[in-house]
Amino acid sequence: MLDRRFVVENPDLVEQNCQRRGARADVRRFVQLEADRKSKQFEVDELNRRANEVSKSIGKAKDPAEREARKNEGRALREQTAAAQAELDAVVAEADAILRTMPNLSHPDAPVGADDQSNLELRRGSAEPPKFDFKPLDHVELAERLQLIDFEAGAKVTGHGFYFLKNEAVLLELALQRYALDLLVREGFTPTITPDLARNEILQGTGYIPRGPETQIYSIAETDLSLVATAEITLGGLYAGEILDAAALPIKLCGISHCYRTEAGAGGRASRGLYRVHQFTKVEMFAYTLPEASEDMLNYFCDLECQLFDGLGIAYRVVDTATGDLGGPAYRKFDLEAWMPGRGEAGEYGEVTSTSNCTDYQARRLGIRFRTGEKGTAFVHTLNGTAIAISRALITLLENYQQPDGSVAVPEALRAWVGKERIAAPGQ
RNA sequence: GGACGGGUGGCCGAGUGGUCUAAGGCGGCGGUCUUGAAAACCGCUGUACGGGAAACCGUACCGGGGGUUCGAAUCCCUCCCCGUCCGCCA
Repeated sequence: MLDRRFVVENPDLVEQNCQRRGARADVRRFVQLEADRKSKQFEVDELNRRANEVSKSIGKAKDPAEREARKNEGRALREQTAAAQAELDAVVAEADAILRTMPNLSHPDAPVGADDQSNLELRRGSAEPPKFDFKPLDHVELAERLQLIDFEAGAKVTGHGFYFLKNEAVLLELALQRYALDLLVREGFTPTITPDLARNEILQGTGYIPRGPETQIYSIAETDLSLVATAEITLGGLYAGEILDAAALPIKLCGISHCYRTEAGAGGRASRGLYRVHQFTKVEMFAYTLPEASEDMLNYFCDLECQLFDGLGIAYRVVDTATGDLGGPAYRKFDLEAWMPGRGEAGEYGEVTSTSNCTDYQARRLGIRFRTGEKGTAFVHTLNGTAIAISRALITLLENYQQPDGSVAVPEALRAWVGKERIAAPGQ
């Protein structure tokens, strides 16, 4: 969330930012509520002070009648205090509710626009989209012919949007994990496998909304737990409430988790096959940095994502995400869109990774700070980035590496882990 | 899952209803002494919000939430976490 004082001091700027990002937040109301909060807090403090004085005088009083009189006085004061406190709580609750709807500020260079139509292409990868002298199949068809993914079984056992990976698809999943991890460990990331569930307060701290009609999150009945949508949630929660040693920053972590998404409201649009599923595995990068270091870290994350897809020989483009498409916590976001020959009429780019600089937006909510000199603390910056989202990476591999005979070549970079050069249909 | 014991400042740890404005120690900062350092000694040393030019003052915070009371770190309820033992289990 934003710094409440910053909002009060810069209402016009915040309002403009909300508008650019398509967020409806009543900034004026918030400013008014903050003023109310201040005066109400003063009132509560004053009542508490008087009540405390009375309580102390009772401890010293000897005369029983005097004590009784003072007790009554104290009781009356405490009742007034409770009433004022209730009013204060109501003001705070309303102000907080508005504050939570305010997205992070936006990087001045982020393209302004309502949706992904305004995304700005920054660069392309080293590989070219493949040229086929046959009609390429999409990954659903390929996976069926090669017996790699069983969507029908997933639907029967669990529901639409679930699937069984089988045979070489399993080897590809594990190979992709190892491939990503190899690079990240070389780059000094601490590898982790995180819980797949997290407390709702951690979800909220990272900017996810655990319950409600529009939630993308599966929650566990009769608990305060939810299935995570990404290891960003668990890695962000890792240091919640802690004060980090500035000398230890940046902290670079990568986490493997399963990711669960309800995809509420996504029905019908481009939801064929693996592109939009309710469960997938992801290797996620995460960093805690000093404020002045987060911009470089974002570029670094983006470079690593490019390295991974260049290494796989997949064509992609990098886009600077438009303000209206940023999501709440991101200050700036770069997406990698990889070439998917089976998507659309004659192939399309589809999002495969995403990296965001969330500045102090998550850290403020999660209470993650570092020491600044002798006294004082400041909030760290947090960043996240996809190393490999397995399901979408599988789409790109199957569709880009398909051969005229219906088999799929295994990219050089993965062969050691897959253990073969080519995935062929059974009996072929 | 059950029983018992715990959760207190950056860290360790005392504290069973009012002088807690949280003892004591460690660490940190400043000073005295010293050629310098160490040791010793003296002083300072939590966070947030509000008031004030400042010194300083007020309020809240002892795992989270709720309750009892004029008054709660302390008593009660509840949840979370840690430890020990038991049960179950890949």
